[in-house]
Amino acid sequence: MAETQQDGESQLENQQIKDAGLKVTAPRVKILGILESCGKRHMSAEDVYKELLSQDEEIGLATVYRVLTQFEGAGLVCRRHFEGGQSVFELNSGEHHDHLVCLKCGRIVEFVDPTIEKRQAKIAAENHFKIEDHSLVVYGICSDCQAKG
Amino acid sequence: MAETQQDGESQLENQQIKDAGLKVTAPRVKILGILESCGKRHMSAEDVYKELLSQDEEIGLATVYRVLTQFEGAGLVCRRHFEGGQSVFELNSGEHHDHLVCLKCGRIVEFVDPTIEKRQAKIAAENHFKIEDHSLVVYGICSDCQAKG
DNA sequence: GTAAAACTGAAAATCTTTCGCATCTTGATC
DNA sequence: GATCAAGATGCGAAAGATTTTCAGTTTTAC
Repeated sequence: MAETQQDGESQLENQQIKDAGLKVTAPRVKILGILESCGKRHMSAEDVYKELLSQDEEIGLATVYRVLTQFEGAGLVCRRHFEGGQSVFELNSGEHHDHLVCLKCGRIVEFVDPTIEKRQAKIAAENHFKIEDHSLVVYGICSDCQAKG
Repeated sequence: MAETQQDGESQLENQQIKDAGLKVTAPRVKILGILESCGKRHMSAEDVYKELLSQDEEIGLATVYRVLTQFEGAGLVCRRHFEGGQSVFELNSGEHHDHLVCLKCGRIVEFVDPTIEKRQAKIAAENHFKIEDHSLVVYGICSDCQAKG
């Protein structure tokens, strides 16, 4: 029973979850839906959990972590460890990108820079490393926060 | 009493600690000594604590964290958050550098790349961010681990 | 429909790091 | 040297983030 509302959007999510090799369950559909429609591109597990609560969903925080971790393993989302305790998750847009993070307001700007990518590849090669991944985060103060003093 | 052995090296450490504006205490001298002579450039608080234990020093883990945090504040060491739970600390060599980390054996190679630094500055400027700091970590498999399969 | 495999919620457990507090040291001063 | 206030330390407890355990539930393939 409890047939989760099967509107158009959910259908898409269902497919993404299936393609990831996971069973289609209410928590997964709901969490993926939140990541896709919530506006914030970077959410902590706690953020997702709170959003679920505000939608009166009875999904535990442990499940949120489990689902996000599975999504990560399936390549649906990326986990980032910025400064400050918790990790944040973002939908995997397919192409890798780096981040500019405001230390005051937490604002996050994404960017891609081919020159940097190339240099990284070069450096890895020089050291005989096979690159698997990389993380570049530039911390600073955004214009708004600079203005506010 | 308990005059900590005042050999040549300790004298240097004492001065560094004094210069940092901290009182010269046994735990601080000992911890700084370990960081300087331990061979590993990147140590977690736990690593330092274990090394202390193996030297029969009665220094608590809380103190290790406190001292490392103070050293960080004083600019003597840098704290890094790589993948995997704990932070690692390294002596501040003065010039900023980035890291290449082997996902299998944990080996760490440091590097500096002016081109990347410049691009970062440019990107920050384009987005009207005032850079405070940055963290670039390239994860991969080192040659040894590639060889081992 | 049925059953096996996978999933879930809630609580408990882990892990890393910090805090509270009573006690002890350091460093400046007599 | 002896004295003393400020600052440190050790220990256990606490905190915060994330994971595991476990018993009950749901999904999916047949």
